[in-house]
Amino acid sequence: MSNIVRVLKHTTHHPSLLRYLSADATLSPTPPEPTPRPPTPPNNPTLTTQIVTILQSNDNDWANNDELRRLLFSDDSLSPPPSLYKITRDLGTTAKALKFFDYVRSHSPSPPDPPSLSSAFEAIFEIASREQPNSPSNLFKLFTDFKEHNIALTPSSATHLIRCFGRAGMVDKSLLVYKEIDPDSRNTHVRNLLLDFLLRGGLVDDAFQVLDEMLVTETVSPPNENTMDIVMAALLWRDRSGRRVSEEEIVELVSKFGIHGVFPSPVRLTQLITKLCRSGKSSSLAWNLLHNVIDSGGDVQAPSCNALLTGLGRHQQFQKMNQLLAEMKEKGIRPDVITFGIIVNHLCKFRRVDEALEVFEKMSGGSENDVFSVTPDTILYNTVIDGLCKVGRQEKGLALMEQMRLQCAPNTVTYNCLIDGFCKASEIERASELFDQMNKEGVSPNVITLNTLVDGMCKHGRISSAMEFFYEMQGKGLKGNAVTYTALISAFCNANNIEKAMQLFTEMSKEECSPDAIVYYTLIAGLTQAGRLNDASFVASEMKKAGFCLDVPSYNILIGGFCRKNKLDKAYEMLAEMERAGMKPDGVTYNTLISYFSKSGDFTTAHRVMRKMISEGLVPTVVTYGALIHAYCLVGNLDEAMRIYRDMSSSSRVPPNTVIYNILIDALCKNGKVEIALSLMDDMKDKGVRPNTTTFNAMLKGLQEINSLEKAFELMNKMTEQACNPDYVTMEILTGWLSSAGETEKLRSFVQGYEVSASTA
DNA sequence: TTAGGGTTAG
Repeated sequence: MSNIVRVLKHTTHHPSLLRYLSADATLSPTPPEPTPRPPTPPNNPTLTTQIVTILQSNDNDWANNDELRRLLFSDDSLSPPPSLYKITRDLGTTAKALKFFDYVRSHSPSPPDPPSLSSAFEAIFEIASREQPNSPSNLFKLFTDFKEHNIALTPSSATHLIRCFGRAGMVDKSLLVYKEIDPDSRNTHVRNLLLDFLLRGGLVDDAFQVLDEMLVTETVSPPNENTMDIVMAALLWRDRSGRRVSEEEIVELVSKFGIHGVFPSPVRLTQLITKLCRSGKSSSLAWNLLHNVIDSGGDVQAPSCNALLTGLGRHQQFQKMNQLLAEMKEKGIRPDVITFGIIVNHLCKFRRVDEALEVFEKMSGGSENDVFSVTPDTILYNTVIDGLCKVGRQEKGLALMEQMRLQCAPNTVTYNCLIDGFCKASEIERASELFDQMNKEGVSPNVITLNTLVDGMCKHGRISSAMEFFYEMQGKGLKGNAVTYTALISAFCNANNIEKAMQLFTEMSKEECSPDAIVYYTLIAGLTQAGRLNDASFVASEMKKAGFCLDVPSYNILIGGFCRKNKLDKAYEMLAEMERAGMKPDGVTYNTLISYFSKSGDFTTAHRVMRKMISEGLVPTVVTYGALIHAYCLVGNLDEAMRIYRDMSSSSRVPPNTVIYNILIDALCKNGKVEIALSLMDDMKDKGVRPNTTTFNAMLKGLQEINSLEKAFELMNKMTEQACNPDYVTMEILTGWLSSAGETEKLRSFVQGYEVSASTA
C-alpha cells in the first residue's frame, strides 16, 4: 500500500491526455436512475482479455513484459483503447488491482489521464468491498489514501462508497465522500442516496442542506419522485433523534418540490394530510398543502380529499368541507364511497338525518355512466340506519335494512344499530325480536349486541330479564365485558340493591374481566348515592390499588357525599388528597362546599369559599347563587335571598333560571308572600324563563293557602297551554282543594286536557 | 359504521 500511496502522490492532473487511456464517458454527468451502471467506455474486449491474461500469468514480472507494455500503451487510433476499469476489475483482488494501478502510473509513457485513473479506482473500491464486505473502515482507509491524490471520484465510486458507509451506519463518512464529489457532478441519484442515509441517521440539518441545493431553481440535480418519497417517508415516520421538522416546514417543502413538477404520490399526500390534521389545532396547514398540490397540477385523488374532509369535520369547519366538495366536483376529482361515508356520517352526527338521506339517495341515484355514481356499501347503509335510529326513526331504519338487502347483506353492526334504536324507544320486545331474527339469518351477535340489549333492559326496569339474558348468552359462549357489568351495576345501584351491585363487582374478576375506570366510577357514585360512604371509600382505594386515578368528578361525588353526612373532616381529607394528586377543585367542588356551609347556617364561611373560588379564576354560576338563595330562604332571610336574585338579574351576568325562581316562589309562598311570588312569575314571563311543574306546584300551594281559586284556574289554564304535565304533587293539591270547593268539574276537564294532549303527542 | 358511568342549587 505504501508504494501505491507514494506513486499516487506524484500523480497530477495532466492536460495532454493519452488517447488510448482516455475514457470520455467516465464522467457522464447524469447516469440513469435508479442504479447507474459503471461507465462503459468503448473498449476492445479481445484486447482487455489479452492484457488480463498476461497480468494474471506473469504475476511478478510485468515491468519486463514488452507485450503488456505494447498492448497497454501503444497508440493505435484504429482500435478502441483498453478499459482500465475492466482490466482492474478482472484482476479480482485488491492487492493485484493496486499493484496494477502502480504499474500503469510508473510505466505509462506520459501521465495517464485522470478520468481513467478515476475509473480504475472505481474498480478497486468494488473489489475491496467484495473482498471484505463487512469492513467499511478498510474501505474508508482506501478512500482517504485515494483522495490525497486529487483524482476525481467517478459518480459510480461515490455512489458505491456512500452506500457502503451509509449501510454500515457511518453516515458521517458518506457525507465526507459526498463532499469530495465535484458539485457539478452531484447528480440527483447520489443526492437521493445520501439524503436517505442522512434522514435515517437523524442528521436532519445536513439532509436539509443537501435538499436545499436540489430545490433551488437553477440546479443540475433537480428533485425527482424518489427524492420526494425519501423525504416524505422520513418526515412521516420520524421518531428518531435529530431536529424536529415543523409542519410548516413540511408544507413549504412540498410546495418547493412542486416548482420542479414533483408531487407526493396520492398515498403519501393522504398520509401527510392525515398527519397534519391529527396534530394541529386546525386543518389549515393540510388545507394549504392539498390546494398547493391541486393548483400546481399534482395528482390528487379522493383519498387525500377524504383525509382533509375528516380533519375539517373534526375541527368543525363545515363551510370548508362544503367548499372542498365543490372543488372536487369542479376539478373532476371523483368522490368514492368513503367520501360519501364522511358526508353522511357527519350529517348524522349533527342529527341532520334528512339531508344525510338526500345525499345517500343522490349518490346512487345517477345512471351507471354518471361519474359521481357510487354504490353504497354495508358501512354506508349502517351509518344511515344508525343516524335514523339515533333520532328515534328506527322504523325508517328497519325499512332501509330491507332496501339494503337488494345490494348487500345486513351484518352484526346493522342489527346492533337497530336493536339500540328500539331499546332507546322503550320497545324492548321489538329489539328482542330483531335479536332472534339475526340469529335465524346467521348473523352472529357480538358483545355489543349483548350490551345493547342488557342496557336496554336495565334502563327500562327489567333488571332480572337483563341478568337472565346475560347468563344465557354467557352459557352460549358470548362473554360480557366491563360495559356489560357497568350497565348491570348501575341498574342495581339505581334500584337501591347495593348488595347485588357489589356482588357483580366481585364476580367480574372471577370472569377474567377486570373492572375499568368507568366501572369504579359507577360504583363509587352508586354507593355514595345510597349513603354508603365507607363502601364508596373502600372502592376508591381498590381503584387506586388497581392503578386507576380518581378524577375531579369522582372526588366531587365523595366530597358531596361526606358533606351530606355532615362529615366535614372526611370531605377535607378528600380535598387534600385530590390536591396531592395534582387536581384542582373545580366549580362543582366549590359549589358543593358553598352549599354545605350555607345550609349549615355558616354564611361567613360560605362567602369566604366563594371569594376563594373567584380568586382561583372560577366564576360563580347560577348553581352557586342558587345554593346561597336556597340557604337564605331556609333560614327565613328572604330579603337577602331576594337581594341576591335582584343582583343576578340586574347584572345579568348570571341570569336566573327556573330553579332559582322555584326556590324563591316556594319560599315566598310558604312565608305568606303570595303576591310577590305571583310577580316573580310575571318576571319569568318577561325574561323568557319557562315555568315547570315544580313552579306551578309551589305557586298553587301558595294560592291554596289563601284560597285564591280564580288565580289557581288561571295557572291551570297556563299549564295546559304550555303542555306542562301535572304530577302527583299537583294532583294532591288540586284534588283536596277543588273537591271541597265544589269544583270537581274544573278538575275533571283539567285532567282530561292532559289525556287528550298525551294521546295526540 | 355499533355498546357503558359519575358531580353542585329546587
